[in-house]
Amino acid sequence: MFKKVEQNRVFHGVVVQLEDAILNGHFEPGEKLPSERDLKETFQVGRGAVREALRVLEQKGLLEIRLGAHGGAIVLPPSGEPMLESLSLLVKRKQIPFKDIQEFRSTVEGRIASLAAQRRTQKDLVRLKEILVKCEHYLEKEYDWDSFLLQDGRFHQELSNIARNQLYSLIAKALHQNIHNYYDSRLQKKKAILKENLSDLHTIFKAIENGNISESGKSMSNHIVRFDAFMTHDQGEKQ
Amino acid sequence: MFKKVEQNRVFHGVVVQLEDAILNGHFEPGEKLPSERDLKETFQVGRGAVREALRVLEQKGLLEIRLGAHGGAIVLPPSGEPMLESLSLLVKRKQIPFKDIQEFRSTVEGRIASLAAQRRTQKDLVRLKEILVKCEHYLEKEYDWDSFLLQDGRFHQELSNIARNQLYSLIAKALHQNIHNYYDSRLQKKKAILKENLSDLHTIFKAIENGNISESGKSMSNHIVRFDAFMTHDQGEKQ
DNA sequence: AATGTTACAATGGTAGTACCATTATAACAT
DNA sequence: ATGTTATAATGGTACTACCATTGTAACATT
Repeated sequence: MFKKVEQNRVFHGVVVQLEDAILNGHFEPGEKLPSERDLKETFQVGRGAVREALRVLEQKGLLEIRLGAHGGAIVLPPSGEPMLESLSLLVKRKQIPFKDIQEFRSTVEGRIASLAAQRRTQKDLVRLKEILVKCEHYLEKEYDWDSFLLQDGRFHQELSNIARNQLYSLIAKALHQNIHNYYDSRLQKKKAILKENLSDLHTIFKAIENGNISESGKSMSNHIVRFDAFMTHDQGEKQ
Repeated sequence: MFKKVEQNRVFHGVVVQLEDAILNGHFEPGEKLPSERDLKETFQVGRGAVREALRVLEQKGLLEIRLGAHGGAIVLPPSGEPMLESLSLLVKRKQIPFKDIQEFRSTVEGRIASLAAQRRTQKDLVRLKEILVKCEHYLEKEYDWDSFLLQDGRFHQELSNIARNQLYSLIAKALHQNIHNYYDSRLQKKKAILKENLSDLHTIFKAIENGNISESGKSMSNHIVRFDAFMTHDQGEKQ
């Protein structure tokens, strides 16, 4: 019925005005806002208020503040970083069980694979294949766990690009980063795991190549579930 | 190879320490941090630095700052609000096309419906049915567009609870709120739309009641696609 | 000419002070 | 029992002064 009465906080007014200006394109990414001392004059407020406002906008991921002579508040291009950070924070506060993330991720990655099977071009397939070859390299020729996982990550990322949906890309990236925080501590670095992993990727690649939508989705989410299982079984069922 | 050199900013140190303290449970939700003047003494910094730190933590959704005699920085319980806000910001910056959100949402809601069909109890079904009855009421007995949509929203929310996955609930809520921003301006408030909507909900409910996993998922994502179509067709294809 | 050094100025970072605004509490008045 | 007022604690704001960082340009060195 009623709206919450806004507490008068000068810096908040500054935040809103600057945010609007950025959102309306008065400041493009890369551009610099006026100096704190100028803004203070413009808004007729204390410098502290300006600084608190800049701090908020910085935290929102709209600005980066640089020091020195030609420093100042520079508008950042849009990024998924803030979303990612707030998700991480929720996980850290144990608000979201690990298994919930796994379940969600397997669906999202599965759907990405399906969309990729639907929308891939020949060029896409070439790029994917290149990544697969590198995976093979780091498994067979020059065994390196971390390099393999790096390529594995690129495979997933490339897939989300092929799916042509930026929200999927963003969310997948956030989830992937979150999961990776657990890899080091919870995963035994056995070659057999990577071998199975690579075999999965091949299966997924073929399904995508053939444009088999349901098969690619299914094989991907199975892949995620199976790989995650290596973790949870290793160190127990906390959370 | 190298890590980014941290710029010395006193307030950042304060942020990290306070954040750690909260994350480690030294301050529970509802508890109050020491006053700005106390923190200033504790950390041996200026009051400005303390305030900037509190502003950041406030923006992160960890604190709420109250005015007055027994005011101060109060630790908030974990919430999805920050995630939701950063998603909204991305959309506002036109980084994410509207159709991407629709596509993503139909998948997520579909999956929620599937999980709900899998995990629903008798009590869950009763609560769902109650909401359906209210929807019917606001359509047939006391026609009210807004009240109907409110119940519709509750139906979806209840479904995400039944799915027993907090991440799904969170994401679905964020998406729903984002979509709703468009409803008012892009949707013709025709009774026929709600009628079709209610019919969909009945179909979904039955599938869930029967524990038909694939059918409930499919009918839900179809429902989302169809309902969203009313919007995009009304006012054009601008994202 | 190329390179290193220094001085300068613009800008953010920090501290401190003083005062205002808000609000819970308690004392007091009706 | 209710309303009013004084008080004190706390956040909000402004202002000042100074420090720290850094790009630029002038200068010095080789």
